[in-house]
Formats: sequence, structure tokens, C-alpha cells
Amino acid sequence: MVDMIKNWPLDKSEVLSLLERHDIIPTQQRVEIAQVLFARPQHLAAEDVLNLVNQDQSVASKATVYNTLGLFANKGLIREVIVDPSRIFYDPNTNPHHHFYNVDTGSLMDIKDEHVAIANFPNPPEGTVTEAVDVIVRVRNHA
Amino acid sequence: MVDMIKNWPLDKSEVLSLLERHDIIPTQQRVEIAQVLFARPQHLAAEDVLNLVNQDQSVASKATVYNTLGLFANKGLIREVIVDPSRIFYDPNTNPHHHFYNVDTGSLMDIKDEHVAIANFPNPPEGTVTEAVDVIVRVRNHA
DNA sequence: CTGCTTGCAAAGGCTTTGCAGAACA
DNA sequence: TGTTCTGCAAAGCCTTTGCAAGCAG
Repeated sequence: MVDMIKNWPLDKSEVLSLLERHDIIPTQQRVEIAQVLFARPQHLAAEDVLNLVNQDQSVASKATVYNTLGLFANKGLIREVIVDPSRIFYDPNTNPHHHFYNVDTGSLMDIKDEHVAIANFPNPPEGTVTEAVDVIVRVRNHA
Repeated sequence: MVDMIKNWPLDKSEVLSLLERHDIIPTQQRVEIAQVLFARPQHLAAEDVLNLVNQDQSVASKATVYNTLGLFANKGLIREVIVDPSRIFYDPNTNPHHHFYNVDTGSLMDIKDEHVAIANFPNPPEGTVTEAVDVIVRVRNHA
């Protein structure tokens, strides 16, 4: 299922349609969480989502946030970015692209896919198929 | 500090010299742990190292294994590979190269650096310098 | 002696899970 | 009414840390 380019922020009806297209029953919590994620292109940890979704009023519990993020990632609605063993980042942009990761600040920045050309690519190991290619450029603050 | 191509397994004197060149005081535990790591090109989690180093007789505690792996990575003796939020893999090969990660089995395989050409590379964010470029090709078992 | 290392056990941080109550079709 | 979802609290996992004892130069 290929999504068109997204425009941010996604309004409620766009979120509903997005959930529907990914076979996710739209509950109140899921819609609120999706609206937080799709407010803008960004990289949020579970705890960030938990805080943002509950900042005005209590909307979703910790368990629900974790379960929902896992569900969204599973259904391909968002992408997990694994760069730091201590937490997973969730990226609402599922188009192919890569990341700068600042190891000093813990922040992520996008790298456009066009900027990375991979040549002479080796075949995946026997019996496997490629699922994703992640390029992570680790940077640190200049001395 | 650039190492020459390594030949496996490294014997004890090679391990001692390797530790020395990386400003690591060679204690018995560190030498044993290094010998496990440099037995062959491989990707071990902390728990694997703990088991391997203690399989004949008790050599190092869990705390020491974790601290030592962190020390080795810090000193550039080995490389941390972050592909799975649940555990860090340690790679004795510090030459530039990349990885296939089988999400079904949790196993890592090397990709030679020459196989990956990165073109039009964007500059790192203002005020930062590049520390490493990790390319991870996630694969899954063919249906 | 003196500083560094080790190891036990406890603490930590993030994530998952069990299970009862709530929600919704 | 039946299935699915939510949320609290507890459990799990990997990793780090505090601190006393051990070791080496």
C-alpha cells in the first residue's frame, strides 16, 4: 500500500482515512495518537507521544500508547527508527529516506533518499528478501 | 588509530598488543573477553560473550563483561552494531563495512564496504561532524 | 601503599503483558 | 451479546551503578 506525499498536519478526516486504509479500527485513542504523530514530520519516542497526547487532558495510558505505536508500525502506518538502544523513534514519514543521528543530543534529521545512491548492491542472503534499507549517519557536535 | 587487516583467531600476544595500542590495561578478564571477541569475525551480544567466556570456568562476571564491552567500544577496539532495540551486537571488525540483519532470526551478516557507494552525500548538520555511516539492510525469510 | 578493577546485588529505563472493566458493533 | 480495546499495575529484559573487596605495580 503506497501512500501519496503527505501534507502536514493531517486533519481528523485524513487520519481516519489513513487508519482505514491500513486496516486499523479507528478508536478515539488511536485517532488522537495518530494526530500527534502526523502533526508534522518528526521523530518521536514513545514517551514523547505519551506526553503530547495527554498534555491537555488524559487521553491514553502508557500501555495503550506503546501498543498503538507497535500496531501502527506493524501495519506500515509509521516507521520505527532504531538508532539508540535506549529507545525507539517513530517516524510518520514512510517514504524511503535516511537519517542523521546526533549522538550528543539524541536528535534525528532526515536525509532525502535521492542523496544516497547505493551501487553494486549485493544480493540478500539465500532464502531472504529485503524489507528495508536503513542508512544512519552518526554525527557528533563539533569540538 | 588504524588497524591492519586482522587474521583470525588472534592469539594471546596479538590480543595483548591490540589492547596496548588502544590504551587499555590488559587484565586477565579483558584478555579473555578480547580473545572470545577476536576468535573469528562474528557478531555477539553481551550475553553471548558472558556465556562463551565462562563456558569452561568462571572468568568474568556479568558486570565486568558489560563494562568491558563498553570500554572496548569506547576505545575503538570493537564496534557496536545497533539494529535491534533489545540488544547491542559487538563486532570485532572495525573496518568500514555494513550489515544485513535478518529480522526473523536476529542474525547479522557483513556487507563489504566496496559494495555500497554513497553519492551526492549531504553535509552533516551545522556544527556537527560525521562519526560513522551505518547501512543496515533488513531482510526477512522468504515466505 | 595507592589506584584501578572486579563482582554482587540492587537499581534503572524502556517496553510488554495479564487481566478486569469499558467500549462499540 | 460478543469481540475488541483500554488501562493499571506488575513483570521482563537488558544494561548500568554503588560500593566493598581484590589485585597489581
